[in-house]
Amino acid sequence: MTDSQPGLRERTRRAVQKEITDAANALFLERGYEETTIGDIAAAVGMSQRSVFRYFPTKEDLVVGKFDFVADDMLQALRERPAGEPVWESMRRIFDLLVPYVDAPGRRQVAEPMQRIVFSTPTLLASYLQKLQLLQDTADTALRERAAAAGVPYHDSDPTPRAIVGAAFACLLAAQHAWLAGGAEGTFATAIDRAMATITPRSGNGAC
Amino acid sequence: MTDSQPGLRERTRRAVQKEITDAANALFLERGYEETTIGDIAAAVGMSQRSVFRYFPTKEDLVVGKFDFVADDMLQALRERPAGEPVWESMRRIFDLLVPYVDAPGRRQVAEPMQRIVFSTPTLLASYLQKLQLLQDTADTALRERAAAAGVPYHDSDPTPRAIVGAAFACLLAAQHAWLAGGAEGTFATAIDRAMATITPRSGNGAC
DNA sequence: GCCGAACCTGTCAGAGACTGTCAAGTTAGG
DNA sequence: CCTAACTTGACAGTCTCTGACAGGTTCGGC
Repeated sequence: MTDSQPGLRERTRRAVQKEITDAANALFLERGYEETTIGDIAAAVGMSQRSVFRYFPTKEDLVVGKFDFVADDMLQALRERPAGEPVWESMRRIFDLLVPYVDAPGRRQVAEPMQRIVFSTPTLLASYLQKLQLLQDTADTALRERAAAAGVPYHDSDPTPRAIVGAAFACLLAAQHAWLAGGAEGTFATAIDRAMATITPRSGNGAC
Repeated sequence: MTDSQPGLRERTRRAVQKEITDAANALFLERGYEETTIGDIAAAVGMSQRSVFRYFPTKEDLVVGKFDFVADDMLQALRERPAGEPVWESMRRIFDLLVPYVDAPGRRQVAEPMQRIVFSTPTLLASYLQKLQLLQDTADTALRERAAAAGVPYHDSDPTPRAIVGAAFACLLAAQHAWLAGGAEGTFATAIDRAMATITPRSGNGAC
């Protein structure tokens, strides 16, 4: 029953979602996240409080919700990477899917202040970290499956895949911080390169 | 006006705090975190809802609140590490302060199920990750100060210290996961050793 | 074009986590 | 003993989030 061609229902739904997030982000930028209530956002788009929650499960998802789509893409890309590729290289490649959402010519003026809001609002940061952690969980199992398919499975109590994945995401966060601290100069992709160059995984097809 | 010797007021406050957390944790283990309301906890210790919030800022802090004290100790320990020590070694050492809270002979039967609750409850996991992130922020600045004092300061846009600190904490989380997945067999300290052995930092007084 | 089914929406009602306020009780210290 | 500081319970209120219901709209088949 899932439409490969979006369909009108789904299309209007996306349109309304975008309308809500646009209004919400404008208010968040104007007066802050905590200071903006769902009622304010609902009034801004001319609908009831209840309907906003029909489009977004939580208030936090108004900001970090779109990340879920990218996460799915990243996970799929990870599974399609060649089995023999070093894990660190695979991680670097799937991070490239994140770049256009942050560093595109048009989005840059919007994405940067929104990133600052996420990092400076405890609730949003917690929500963002939680989503990253969920993605790490699935990446961990994906790497375990890859290793098992290659004939060298990890033991359940082997921390290796999760440690490497976690370190890669730590580098991603460090890249975001450094990029923002440097005034968003240079490419976000090179910021990731710099951060990931500071770490070397030891096992797991490591290249040392 | 802060008492170096605890003082009676502060002592009773700690006692009441412990009474609340004990009752709360018992209820959380019995019927789950989300299914337990603050009113239930207040009733269990015979006080009003309002008073519970006078002792703990949020419901989450009933579980992950004690981590704040350990975090302070870890940060102080990091500052007291010798300036020339490799960063990875320093991080490994301050993680030792965490061990007695998890792996002590008496606490083990309580700490393990509580850890499982944290990792399986989205709200608690998010709160825990947020606290870890806060600790990483301060560890990052501590390392930057250490490097500056040694005459080789990092540039603000250099992701190195945050990447290394983040990777170390990723290993800590991987160690927790692996330890729990393996049924909490063996020492938690060796679980940390195993996880941190999979990663090597490249710069920052790295030992490769 | 018509009709039943699925969908969307607003309104109401309610739970639960917090927060501010105030009056009453308890304690600390001179 | 007495005043000031601290603590508590009770009440009311905000805000996020959820369930239920009724009315209107759209979709797919005929």
